[in-house]
Amino acid sequence: MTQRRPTSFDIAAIAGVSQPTVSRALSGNPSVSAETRARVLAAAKQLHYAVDKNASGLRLQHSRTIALLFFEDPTPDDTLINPFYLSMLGSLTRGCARAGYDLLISFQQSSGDWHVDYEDSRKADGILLLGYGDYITTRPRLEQLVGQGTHFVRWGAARDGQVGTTVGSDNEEGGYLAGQHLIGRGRTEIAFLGTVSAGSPEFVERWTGFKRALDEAGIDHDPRLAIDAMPTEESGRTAALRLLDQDVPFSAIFATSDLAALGAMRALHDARIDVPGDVSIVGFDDIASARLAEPPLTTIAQDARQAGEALVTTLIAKIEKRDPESVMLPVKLVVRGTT
Amino acid sequence: MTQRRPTSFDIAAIAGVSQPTVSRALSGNPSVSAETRARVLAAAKQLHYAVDKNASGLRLQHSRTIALLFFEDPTPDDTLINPFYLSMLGSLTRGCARAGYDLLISFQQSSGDWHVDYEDSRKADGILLLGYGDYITTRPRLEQLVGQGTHFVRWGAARDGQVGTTVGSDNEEGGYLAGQHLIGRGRTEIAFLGTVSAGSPEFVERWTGFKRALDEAGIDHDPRLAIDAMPTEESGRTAALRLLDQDVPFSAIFATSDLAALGAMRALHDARIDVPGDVSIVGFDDIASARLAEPPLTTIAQDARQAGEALVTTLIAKIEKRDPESVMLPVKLVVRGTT
DNA sequence: GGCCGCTATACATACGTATTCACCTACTCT
DNA sequence: AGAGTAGGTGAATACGTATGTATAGCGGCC
Repeated sequence: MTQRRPTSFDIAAIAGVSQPTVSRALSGNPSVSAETRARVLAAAKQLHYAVDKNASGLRLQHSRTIALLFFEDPTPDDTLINPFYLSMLGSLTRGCARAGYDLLISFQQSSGDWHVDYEDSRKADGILLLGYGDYITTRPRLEQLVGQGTHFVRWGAARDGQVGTTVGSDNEEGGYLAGQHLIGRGRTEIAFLGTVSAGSPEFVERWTGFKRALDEAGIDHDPRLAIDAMPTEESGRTAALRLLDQDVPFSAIFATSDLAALGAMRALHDARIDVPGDVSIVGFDDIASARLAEPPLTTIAQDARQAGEALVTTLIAKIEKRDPESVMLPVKLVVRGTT
Repeated sequence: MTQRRPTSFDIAAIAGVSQPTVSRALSGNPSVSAETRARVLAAAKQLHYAVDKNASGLRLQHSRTIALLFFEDPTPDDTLINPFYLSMLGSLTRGCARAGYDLLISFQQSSGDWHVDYEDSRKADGILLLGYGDYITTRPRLEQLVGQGTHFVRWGAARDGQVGTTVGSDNEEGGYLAGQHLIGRGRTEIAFLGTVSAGSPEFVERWTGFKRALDEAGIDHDPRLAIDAMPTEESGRTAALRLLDQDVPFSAIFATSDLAALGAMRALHDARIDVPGDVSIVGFDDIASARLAEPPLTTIAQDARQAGEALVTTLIAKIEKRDPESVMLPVKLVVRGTT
């Protein structure tokens, strides 16, 4: 026998007060006396009462919810998500919970129409955009969001003239650190595994920083040493194989993701190429398996926890009209066994 | 200048109809004439109108949202989530989207009070429970949920006398297949890396099946060969080191997660122990890196996509009072290089 | 021609909460 | 003692939608 869900009127009746008093008591309004509040809370507990978020949201004109949108084109096996994004998930939910928000999650295709009407429909008070794809093609859509007054924060590096607010790692600096480090190890023929042309802007920025390090050292980069690679082990492995197939010598690899770096290591291992003896490798992200690889992977570390928290606090600041600045998070070179 | 959000009354005014007609037109009610519907849709598009989910939910008494609760005690680095769960995320969101539901995500500590009031507060119409921890201690809470009439589906194997509806892999069968396979390879001193005592019930079930295979073959299992290991590389590595430290000989390892198996492989490699020459290894899950390990990991495969979809459809069936059966998903032995 | 039935729309209302305003009591100050 | 004040509570109302009921128009039928 499923009885009707209790309402604040039911609580009021039990506690011997009026409905408004129940609302006030539960929301911590100080004008309610301690005894009354206690009675109300007891009644609420007894009936297992919880405020109806739909009604509350309707009245208050918000939902206390944040929508998290992953933009990533699905892979055949459905499982690929950039592991760095996933490692943010924990701190994102925790950050939301701490601020009293719930987190709505949705996967979107980079191509095709976005479903970002979460805010229009009051399903969410703001939106987080992760891995939203190529900046050039998505820019008009971001401008549309800004035009509609949608509250959103995008994961990505702050740029001049960018649309909206962003939180992101200093990818350019990361690429620079990687290049500088490898050059410092005496390597000059450095292969680059990542997406330079289209793809996510963070990869382009890592390339830019990497190139800057080469330029400073007066090193010309053979374009054949730049190989397309997605942030997956499979893709890194394939890219490394391609690298081995062409007869261009290389003594180091900078991969724009740890997964690609690990895949490349696997390919080199199979080809009996010693790491770091013959080839040094630097990755990017510092995911858990980087530390456990054989040899442990030197990489550019991004702090996922910090990232998630910055995203949440920045978005909430936006929702509360506090007009926050974009955030640029520092990256760090972590030297391990592959260099 | 932020103008007020348009309501169905605004649309009505533009389209020259009444508010109820707008509601009916947008919800596809057939009693609205084609011309009227077209006028309404045009007006809605013009004003960038979206139905207020709070108001709609209040009226309809539901939220068209599913809450996904991860129960996993946080690790120091905040990043650990069972990778198999994560690989479900894609198919979960896709399954929800297809059924017109949104997905709310939340991490909970196995210990401590659960925050499962998503349904009480009408924030969600139903709840998915993943990795909810030890069945024995959580059972009373599950019973409470059932008592309250909460709609929930739990990830885990169906058991006799279980509380509520479950969707899960056939863990017992998986453990059995693993044991049988290793025995078939001539290995009898098989170490077990997993959580036997407390911990997640799936691990216990895998142990049960494994034990059954041993029993059938008339093999006694040395209790010292059962080592606690969480589903992480780190934990698998530590467990393997402990295994090596004690002087009990073993010629195979069955790890209840691929991550633990990979960690164990790392430890064996460091100890110059040949896999599969000296020691055979079987994992569980079939995560992406299993295929890419060196040598590639033999494992018991669970289908994450199928799992996510089954969870969603079962929960929705529950929400719609269709009283669905628990679902037991088949597992599959995938023989690769470690056995 | 009056009545019925059908279609398309409008009117009225309910969902459960939070807040504004009004009120009442008790206490303080002169 | 009377007036003012602060604290505590209740009555009324609005948030935006979806739906039951009523109504208007209109064609067909006996």
